Amino acid sequence: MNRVRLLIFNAALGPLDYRVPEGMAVEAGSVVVAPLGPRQTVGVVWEAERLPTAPVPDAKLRPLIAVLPVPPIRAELRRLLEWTADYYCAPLSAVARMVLASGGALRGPATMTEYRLTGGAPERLTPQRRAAIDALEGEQATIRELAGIAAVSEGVLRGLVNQGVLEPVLVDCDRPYPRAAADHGQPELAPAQAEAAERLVAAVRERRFAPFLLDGVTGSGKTETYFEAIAESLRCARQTLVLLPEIALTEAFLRRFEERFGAAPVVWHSSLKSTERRRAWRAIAAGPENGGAQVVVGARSALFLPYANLGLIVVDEAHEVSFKQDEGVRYNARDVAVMRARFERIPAVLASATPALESLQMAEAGVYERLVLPRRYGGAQMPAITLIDLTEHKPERGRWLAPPLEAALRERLERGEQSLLFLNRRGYAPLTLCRNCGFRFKCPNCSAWLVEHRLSRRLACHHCGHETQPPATCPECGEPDCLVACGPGVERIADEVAELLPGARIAVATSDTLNSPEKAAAFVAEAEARAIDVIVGTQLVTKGFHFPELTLVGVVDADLGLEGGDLRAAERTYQQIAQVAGRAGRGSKPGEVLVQTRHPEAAVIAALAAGDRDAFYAAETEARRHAGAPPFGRWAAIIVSSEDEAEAREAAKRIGATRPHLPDVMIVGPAPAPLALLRGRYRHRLLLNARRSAEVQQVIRDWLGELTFPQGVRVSVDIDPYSFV
DNA sequence: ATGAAGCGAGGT
DNA sequence: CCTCGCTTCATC
Repeated sequence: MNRVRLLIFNAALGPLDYRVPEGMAVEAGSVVVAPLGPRQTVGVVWEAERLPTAPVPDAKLRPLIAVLPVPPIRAELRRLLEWTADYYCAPLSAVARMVLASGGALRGPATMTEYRLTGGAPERLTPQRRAAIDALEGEQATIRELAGIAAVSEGVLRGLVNQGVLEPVLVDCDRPYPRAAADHGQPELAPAQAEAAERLVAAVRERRFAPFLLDGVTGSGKTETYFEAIAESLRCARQTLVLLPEIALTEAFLRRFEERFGAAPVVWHSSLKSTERRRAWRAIAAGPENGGAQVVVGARSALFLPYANLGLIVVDEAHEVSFKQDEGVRYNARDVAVMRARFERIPAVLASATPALESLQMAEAGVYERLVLPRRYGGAQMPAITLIDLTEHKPERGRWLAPPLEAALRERLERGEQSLLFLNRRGYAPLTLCRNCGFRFKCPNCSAWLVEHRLSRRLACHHCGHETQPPATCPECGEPDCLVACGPGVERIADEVAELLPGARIAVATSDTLNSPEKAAAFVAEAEARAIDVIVGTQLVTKGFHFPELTLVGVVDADLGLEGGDLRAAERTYQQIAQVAGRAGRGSKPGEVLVQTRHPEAAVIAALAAGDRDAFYAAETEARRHAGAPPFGRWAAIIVSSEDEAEAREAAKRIGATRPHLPDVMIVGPAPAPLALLRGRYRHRLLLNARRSAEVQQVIRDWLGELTFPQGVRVSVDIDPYSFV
């Protein structure tokens, strides 16, 4: 009897055995359809000895229905999935689901029907039709996706199809991508770049596991350096994966890529339309030949795609916290990237100007090879950083820019140079309260204030997406004209600049204003054409952008990130400010950075001002060693949540009551999580701090494996947590 | 997860 | 005696 074990894409279900019918060819990794009770399910054939389960007699086995027409998941990827599930205490099925993230790619026709506007008008123009036609200008997608974009029902769009306002377009999902050429553009590399590139190229050519830390100051040309490794991977007819932290960044990156290689790479991120997703998935699985994917540029989820022949992984801005996924499978793409490289036996390049302490430590231990680019490209100088002590230079009441920063902005405007103000707070004001009764606007689903967004006239929760219109009167006491905005957001800073510098052209750059690739590209084009004088932005503008005319960077509040007691607060503050400072003076003119702070004596701030990276890392290393924090010890969090407050508290208490008592693991809690209510779920948390010798994952599995919880309770484990929220 | 089966409460 | 809503159970 031909029996196989399947991994089913359902966390609640263990592995199940099936019979392979006569004449069906399956192997480990095959993606198959199997009967499951009265339904059907997709599963992956797995090595039975690697997925233990209670034995089931032959007589109970049902036959597989079909093998799907996609290449089998390769053993290297299967091992990575197992490692990820193990390390992050996540169900293997949940990890494996990320591989098949494009359901449509698995079967069905190779063509799909999309729709676009014809330019015609409907017979009757209802408000919803009007809204749809306005929203869908230039869009082409399936009816379902268009309905999402236009925020109307699919029925409205079907009506427009019947009226000939929308026309069907048949799209071939498997049409080939344009070819990238290794030697399309000739790079000019500085000696340090050439030297580093040579090391990378050799590792690609030899096809061996080799983790690199490409450590270069901002503007030193890290991208051009690893482009040489990509060129070598192309020459070897292998695929390359480049992980980027933000979609907003890709636009600038894609342009540089195209200049160097003559064709755009395949992009992968969560907001791809289903046809694009399907096309990319199939091209990645098909391999680099015959119009398949050669280079994939993607967000962290691109890490688990079924590359046919991967030859190189690059993680750009590798220190970025957004590589840490904080929902579902809580993995760190930077670390999993290195593991994938290990299983595939290929090089991995972590590129950063401000590496994570963990990465530096790995380099010091000799595990990663460190390649240093100490100087800016083309002779540009690193900007000078000056602190503005806000206790000494007080801004006026209701203002946030101190006189020295104001003077510097004015000076740049007069000289026709650009300035950038950095404040990591979206919207106009983080808190709105009633002057009369003290009422504060709170999110109904989260323990968080509602943030006023004046540009879009709404109060919004940044955690769950809840939005309301700001009312004219206080909802508590009914008093009119009594609502006051407290504290600054980027929109408010932009208003302040507009008042200080009438006539200055100001752009607000946040995920609200640059929420599509088109808008991001338009912003970059405007900034480069010097049509903007002052950019006010959140962390979105701290990285990747290269504006030669930008000579002043102002950090509005350097202390903001240090509040909240997060374990990585100091490191993140250092990285953010060093990165945003790196936007200044990248062209021929020198840059200046002014940092507003109330704590000029704090170690992070002092190290920034002195431009002394080593001093910061040395101090941070000591602090981490003292606290038993990574990389010297390990942290893990257990988060218990439920829509019912008492249920969540009870479950957390029960976990706490059954805690193991081990010499090398300290367990604190349970306690309400910092965001005790998030998206309508009450959350309690336990924290584990372990010595490096401890088998944290095994401890947690043994501990939680014994317990069962009511229906509505979710228990999730976060290994190496970043967000302590 | 998710459909099927089992079961008590309430209606006809 | 039937239907509705809810819990429990099994899925190879």
